[in-house]
Amino acid sequence: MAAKRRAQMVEETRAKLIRAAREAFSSKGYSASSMDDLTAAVGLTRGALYHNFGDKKGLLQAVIDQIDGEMLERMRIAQEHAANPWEGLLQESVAYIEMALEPEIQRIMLLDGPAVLGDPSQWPNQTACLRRTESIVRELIDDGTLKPVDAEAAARLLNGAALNAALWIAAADDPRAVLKKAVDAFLELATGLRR
Amino acid sequence: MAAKRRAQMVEETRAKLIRAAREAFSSKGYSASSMDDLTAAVGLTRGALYHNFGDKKGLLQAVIDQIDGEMLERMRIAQEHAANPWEGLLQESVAYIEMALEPEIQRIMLLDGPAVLGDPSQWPNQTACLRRTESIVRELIDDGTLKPVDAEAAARLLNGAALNAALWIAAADDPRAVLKKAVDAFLELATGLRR
DNA sequence: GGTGCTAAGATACGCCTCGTATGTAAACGG
DNA sequence: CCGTTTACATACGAGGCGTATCTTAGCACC
Repeated sequence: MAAKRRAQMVEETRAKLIRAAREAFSSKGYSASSMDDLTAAVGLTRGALYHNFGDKKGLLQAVIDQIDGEMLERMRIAQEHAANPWEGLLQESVAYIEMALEPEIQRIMLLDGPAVLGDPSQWPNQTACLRRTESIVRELIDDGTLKPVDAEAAARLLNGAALNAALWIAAADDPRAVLKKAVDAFLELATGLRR
Repeated sequence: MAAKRRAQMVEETRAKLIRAAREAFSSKGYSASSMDDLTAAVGLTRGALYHNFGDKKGLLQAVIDQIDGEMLERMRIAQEHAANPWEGLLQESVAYIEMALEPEIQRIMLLDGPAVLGDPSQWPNQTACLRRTESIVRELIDDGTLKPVDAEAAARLLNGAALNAALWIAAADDPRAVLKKAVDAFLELATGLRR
């Protein structure tokens, strides 16, 4: 029972630390999170942390990678449920807005992440999110649905608009009402790309 | 000569500290900037800082207020030089993109600011920037140029798209080429709001 | 099965930074 | 001219990060 495989033990401690970090980073923010407290919360010390992740930034990076994977998956699902590619693009953006409403994603992915690790477009997975959108845009340009704009530029702008909408909504008194306004305006705006 | 008025002396030290902070924050980032070094660089100590700004965040807030004022002014100028309100709206957004290319604005206003002080829409001046855009949008809706969308939502989305475009451009290998792509796509996207 | 080796994690240390509490000297008001 | 307030400096304590060292437990190989 106590005789677990080594690799498995390591994976467990890494998972424990990442879980604790998600909790601490999203509630207190990155810089206010003490690594001493964080590790102690799961029965470890900073030794384990520095051994596994190198430094505090390394832990944040690991957390971001994990959340990024989850976001990508949710966007994929949203797009798959749409009737056609154009709807898929819109649904994906709406999903993005909704995710950005969650405090954890907002704090870690949208606020602390970029500030600590630099521009988000450098992150491999964030790029993956974007590449999804971009490839759909390209597809829609090819089949004549969209104007022949630069696909990457269009994807960036759409994501940017969605992201800012999300930050706005999250800070609003009545998120529901604001969400509706934002989505409505977003759908209108997006038609600017249609041929 | 040395007999200056007190208020003037205070204004000078505040200006010195803000100038040093703009330099330090934009080059090293907020958290990596030591208040000891920063104050020593202009011949003061942390005493002056904590007396004038309360704490490190207070200094950042002062820096942000100053930069915000400059940004607002530049957007105002860009919009005034346009032939008509619709062009004014576009020019203002382009000016925003161009400003966001500057490392100082990017680092302080777009990365560290939101992370340290919270959502930008809480900042009084950032709201002022937005209010400008919003009032123009409202005007254009009233005169029938734009679709009857929610003015604030539209303003947010436009600013968000512009902001993300700027971050993209800044990280690009060939900023000039990318700037052109982004502006082109932005102008197309914005037409989605036209009636 | 025993043994040398490697790696995971704990413990201990020093450095830096922030915020505050206290001190001091100069400017203001009467 | 003098008490008071204000602006800033100095001194102090508390964390927090990163690293260097130490211990223990698993693994490979004989």
